Amino acid sequence: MNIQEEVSSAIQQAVTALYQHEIGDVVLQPTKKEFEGTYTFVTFPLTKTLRQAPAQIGQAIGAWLVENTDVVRAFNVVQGFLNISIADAAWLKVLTNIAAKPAFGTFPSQNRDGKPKSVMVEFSSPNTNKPLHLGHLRNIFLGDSVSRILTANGYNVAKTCIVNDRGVHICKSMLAYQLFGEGETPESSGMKGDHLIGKYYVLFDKAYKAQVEEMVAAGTDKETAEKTAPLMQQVQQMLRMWEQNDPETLVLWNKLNGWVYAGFDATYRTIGITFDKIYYESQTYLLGKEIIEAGLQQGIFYRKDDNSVWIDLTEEGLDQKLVLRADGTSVYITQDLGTTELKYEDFGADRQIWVVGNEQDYHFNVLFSILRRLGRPYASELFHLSYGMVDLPTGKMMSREGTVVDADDLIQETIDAASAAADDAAKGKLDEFSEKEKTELFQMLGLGALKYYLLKVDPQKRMQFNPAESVDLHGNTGPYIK
RNA sequence: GCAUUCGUAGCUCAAUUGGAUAGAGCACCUGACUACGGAUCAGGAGGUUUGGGGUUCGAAUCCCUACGAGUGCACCA
Repeated sequence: MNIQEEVSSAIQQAVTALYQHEIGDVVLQPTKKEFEGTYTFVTFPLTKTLRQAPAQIGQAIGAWLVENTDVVRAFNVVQGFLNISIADAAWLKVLTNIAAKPAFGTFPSQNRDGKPKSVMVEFSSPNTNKPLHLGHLRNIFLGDSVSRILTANGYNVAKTCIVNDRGVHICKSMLAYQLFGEGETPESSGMKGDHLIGKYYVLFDKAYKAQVEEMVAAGTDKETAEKTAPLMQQVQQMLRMWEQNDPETLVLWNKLNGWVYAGFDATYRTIGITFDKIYYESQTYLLGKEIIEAGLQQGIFYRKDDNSVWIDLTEEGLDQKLVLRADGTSVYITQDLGTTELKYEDFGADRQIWVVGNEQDYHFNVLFSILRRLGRPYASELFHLSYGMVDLPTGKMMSREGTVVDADDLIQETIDAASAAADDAAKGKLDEFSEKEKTELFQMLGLGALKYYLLKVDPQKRMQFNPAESVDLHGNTGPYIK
């Protein structure tokens, strides 16, 4: 029993002894620093049942505690707050206990059948058509942090990442590379693979917009122009080829994605992030259909006349939701149902956490509701760690307007700023360090600053990113606190 | 329109989840140091917690309402 529990039960005994009254659980809170004491017991709630003024109750209980226990040394009462000071002997006991436990601060693996509880945390989840940006960094640091916290709390944590490596957006980069690439490679261009592909994604968008504008100028209305522009048709064609496993398309797809992965890996390495398992959507996007079939049999889903399959979630305050198209193909939610099941099977994960932006709040509500309806054993242990977008002082980040803050650039800038500031502050004291040691030091300082800056705001809220402040070494920043 | 998240000092954020006098940093003001309109140190000012109602011993926190901002409401992912 720890001190807090001892005091709590002592208070219960005190109330019984003094007032012949049984009270429920006693909640203690740490005493505010401007008052004497360690723990505080609030007596206001007792005034009704005990029919006495709050301060009086405090006095009575406090006196009883000093008299009858050896944990409590002294007390004082301010209105309805009973501040309790703990005896030195009791602290001594706590300290010796801590000293005897080498793993103090971490909790032992806990669980029902002796095995540690396992939890899966999914984060980062990038697309393979452009490099990581500031938003990803908030996501990644959040995911990494909860993983560490859970590990310290005795969970067996599996960090996963699901890569969105297929679809129209990927085909856009692929097509642009095919048309304008002229065999350029990361080596020949000296660019990181993910940045190189990002360049072609932007190039596609430019060429496509120009084409649409041209058509509009020639008299086509905007909507049809967007749909029928030759470049868009070529992209659709490429997607069909990919789905039919066309060898040539797959070779290109593999080559470009490979460059992007190499780029991502470099970034992850710099910031010290690793994953236990990476899922690829190209391998999971067909999952989930069996679950729908099974659910149909149980009457959880229903089929409309046009053969599409739906679920009615109006009881949960949500809408009717399509889970299978009329042609039998799956949608986003179908795929997520399948992937969740797959992750459960792969890791036996009792719990799953998704670190995903708050624009997907509704999607996860629906996903969890469906899994509950299906009676999946893990359905009550799913959590969407939702976080707000990151704004710049100039406004929102927009990839179209080119106002995104690139992750690699940002990391480099932060490290540079750290090195400049550290050099300045140390005034030559760093000379005794080797170049390698210095680089490591600056990297540590810079990344620490960046992490702290992105994590100090409540995840739920939108936050504003101020480049100058993020690399500042004073004030409420990582380096200063260190 | 419906759903959902949010609104705290001039700015960016806290507040141990319903507790005591709502706290930090930046910016600002005063003083010290001084070859500086810089750096550092000491101090100060700054608030009807968006407005209004309610719940209770007690509300920034819970409920209702108005206003303001973000996001979502695809047979895209």
